[in-house]
Amino acid sequence: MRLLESFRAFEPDELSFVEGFKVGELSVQAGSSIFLEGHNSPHLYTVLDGWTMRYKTLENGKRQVLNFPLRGDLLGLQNVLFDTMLHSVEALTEVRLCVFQREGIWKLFEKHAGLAYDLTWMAAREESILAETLAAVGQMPARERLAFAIIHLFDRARRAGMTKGKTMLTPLTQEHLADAMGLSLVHANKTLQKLKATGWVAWKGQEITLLDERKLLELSGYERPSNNRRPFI
Amino acid sequence: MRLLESFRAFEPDELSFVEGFKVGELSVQAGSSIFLEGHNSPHLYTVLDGWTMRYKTLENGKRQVLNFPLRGDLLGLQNVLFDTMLHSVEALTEVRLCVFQREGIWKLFEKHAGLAYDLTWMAAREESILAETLAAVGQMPARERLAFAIIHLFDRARRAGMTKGKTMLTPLTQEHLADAMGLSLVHANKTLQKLKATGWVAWKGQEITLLDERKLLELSGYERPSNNRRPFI
DNA sequence: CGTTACCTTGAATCTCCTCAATACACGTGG
DNA sequence: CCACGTGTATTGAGGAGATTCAAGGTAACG
Repeated sequence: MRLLESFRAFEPDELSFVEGFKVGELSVQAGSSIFLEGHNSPHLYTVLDGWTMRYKTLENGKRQVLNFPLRGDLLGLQNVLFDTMLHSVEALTEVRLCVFQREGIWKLFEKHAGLAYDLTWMAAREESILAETLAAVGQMPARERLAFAIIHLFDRARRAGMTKGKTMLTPLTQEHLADAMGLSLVHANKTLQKLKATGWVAWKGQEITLLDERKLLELSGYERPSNNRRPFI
Repeated sequence: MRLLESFRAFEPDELSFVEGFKVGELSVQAGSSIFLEGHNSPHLYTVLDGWTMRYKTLENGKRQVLNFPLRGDLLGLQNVLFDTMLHSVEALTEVRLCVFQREGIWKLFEKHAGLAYDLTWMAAREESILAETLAAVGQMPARERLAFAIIHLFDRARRAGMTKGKTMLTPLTQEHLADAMGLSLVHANKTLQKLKATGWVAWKGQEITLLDERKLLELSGYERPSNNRRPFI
């Protein structure tokens, strides 16, 4: 229930600080916005539960999905650092958020180096994930891209404890996937069908099943990152 | 000559810390590697002078250029935070680097909240730049993508004081641009010619000139970010 | 039942890619 | 000084991959 809790145990003083930093909890309906590109908000959130989507809207009307933050992920750091969100965030399911006051960030840096380090670590991790996605979108054909997206998604969901064996439940539509991987909806659909035909992955309704994870990994060129937090000191 | 100097004036104690943190300077030849994907190094750098390129190599042999760090940019943060570089960095010209000891980062977080904040800010900025690039690569056609790349490049060079009026010198080849924007070399070439034919931009040899920056901006959908650092209270 | 959201399909088209060759500039060694 | 190699830019041709348009189909929901 606490900032970054998923990465390491807190020191007692950190724990009490985080509890003070925390303003409360917020429940957001599926489909509503959490942040809007170009705007700002007095808050910083972490996801406690549910599916969210970070995306940018372009002038030509298209949409690029950046990723799908899950439990433990930070939302709105740009808010704090830049005073403006450079992308939007939307709830894809009902989402529970842990709310922090953005002003608290100063004290966090001044008094809790360990937490500040965690924050930097998370920002850098986001960057590296985007880099990987960019490489996939820029350099891989549709089949590989979609395999990458599915594997990546599943991996993150697994870390968040949202999978059961080889299957997971998601609110994602093919359009979400297409917008995330820079494909048109139609082409994503046709390519997904071919992927399903290999028997390596099944996607029916809300349920995605990895029938042959190894093959998918191979296809996607995805190397599972060791996302375990490196302890401070 | 100092970490982040381009963003704000240092406090006296910060200045002395940074000078202690600094190990020395390093000159790297054009064409040589500064970091190699999958490896690590005891150092963290900032670019003092010259052109560099961050890139990932894929299994299919293709290369995705992430960006072209210039003076003031940080290299190797992943080194410190993840113990491994997830991308490579190469010198495109002779490059002068300011070298820091990665262990010093702990003390930085513990003793110099302002500098820690700067570090986080830089990591978050990298993330937002990648997000913008991803949106361009994922959702824009070739002409717009290249316009975006050129404008973006010019803008960063200008901030680094590497432009003269409407022109800049770069060591970049069309292949670099192509790999950065997810295009084949041939297609990038043909599209660049069309761009040049508009008269909005000229690129001859090492020299890029923005003849009509406004038109290019329009075409690329690029909004010049206010990259001025927000002071740490 | 009708509406809505999502998935699926087919057809026509175009963007973009690969292959393959050529051109050009530059530096090097003979 | 010239031949040659190397790296970069340019061209043309042909084809694969992706897009758009336009319809249906299906399941869920009120």
